[in-house]
Amino acid sequence: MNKKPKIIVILGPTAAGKTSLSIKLAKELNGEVVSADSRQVYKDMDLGTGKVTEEEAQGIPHHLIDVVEPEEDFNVVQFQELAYDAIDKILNKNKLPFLVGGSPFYLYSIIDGYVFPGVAPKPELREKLQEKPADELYEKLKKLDPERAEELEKNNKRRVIRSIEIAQELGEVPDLENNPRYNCLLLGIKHSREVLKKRIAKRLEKRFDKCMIQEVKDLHKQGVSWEQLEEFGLEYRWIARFLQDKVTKEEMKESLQKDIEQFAKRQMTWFKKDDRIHWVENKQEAEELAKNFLN
RNA sequence: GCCGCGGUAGCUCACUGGUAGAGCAUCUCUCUGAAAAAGAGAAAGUAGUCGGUUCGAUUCCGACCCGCGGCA
Repeated sequence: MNKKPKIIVILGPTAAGKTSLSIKLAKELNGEVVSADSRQVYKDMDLGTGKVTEEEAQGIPHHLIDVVEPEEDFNVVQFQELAYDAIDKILNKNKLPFLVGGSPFYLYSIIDGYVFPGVAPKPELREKLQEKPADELYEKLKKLDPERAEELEKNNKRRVIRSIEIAQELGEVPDLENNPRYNCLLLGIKHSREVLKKRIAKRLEKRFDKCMIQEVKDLHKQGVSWEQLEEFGLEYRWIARFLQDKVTKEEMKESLQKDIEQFAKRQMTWFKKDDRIHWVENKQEAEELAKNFLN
């Protein structure tokens, strides 16, 4: 018998319809939403990240949206702390937490309760190591922690650097450890490839109609560099390129559509191997599963 | 009509007289403090068509078809 507090997770690829389902269920089941989205945490990035509007939210409180400035760094661990906090507060009010989003790493940090090694990123170290060739970094890691090196691909500098960062402080990279805090019901929404592509296209069109380009212009005006916008990816990356005259409007739209499709596919590679997920077709199915789970 | 250039993987283009490669796209996968990130692997072509030369042609020659540019 699982005595952990129950929460409901709604996940799926981008443009699947998670927001609308979560609001319907939350209304039905006295819930509040905790967003698990690596971009919605940033203020002033609304259209491009598909944040809920006040109207859509219908009074359902949403957490983990607008928690940092776009210029600030943010990462899973910050997310995890804030999300644990938000979830616990909701539970304390005797309400039902809904963890809703499409950032798999963020989602699973809560679902599986990843225990991170407690070594904070060191930007200067990363910058320094970034300059070095992959071979050299890999050799360095091999000396520090051969076991970890074995698990990594030499060319994946980013991972190799993080492992060096950890191993330098702890002597080695600790084994993975999970400590899930909640009993999660996983509800997934998915569509055929064709349908999803159409949904992505339609949503993009809507976002452009709503002045998404202006949003990116404003971000840059308020001090977010082109490089940062590039890093944010997808709409921010492509609109930034367009605003710098690096691509035409047509190229921007085409590439963006394609990149979002690829993103959706990457999200699905996480989800499709997780057999805890109940794939639901509609609200009724979801509601039934949720009610059974809560009883 | 003439002259030139081109026609090779879905796209853009290499190479070579001994039956073909790259980048991007596609598909699959990895993922524990950058994750809308980072990395790995796989599949894919009767080389425009038809002839000729050759032991052997995608590569050389000819004709034709198609595209682009120039000249009339």
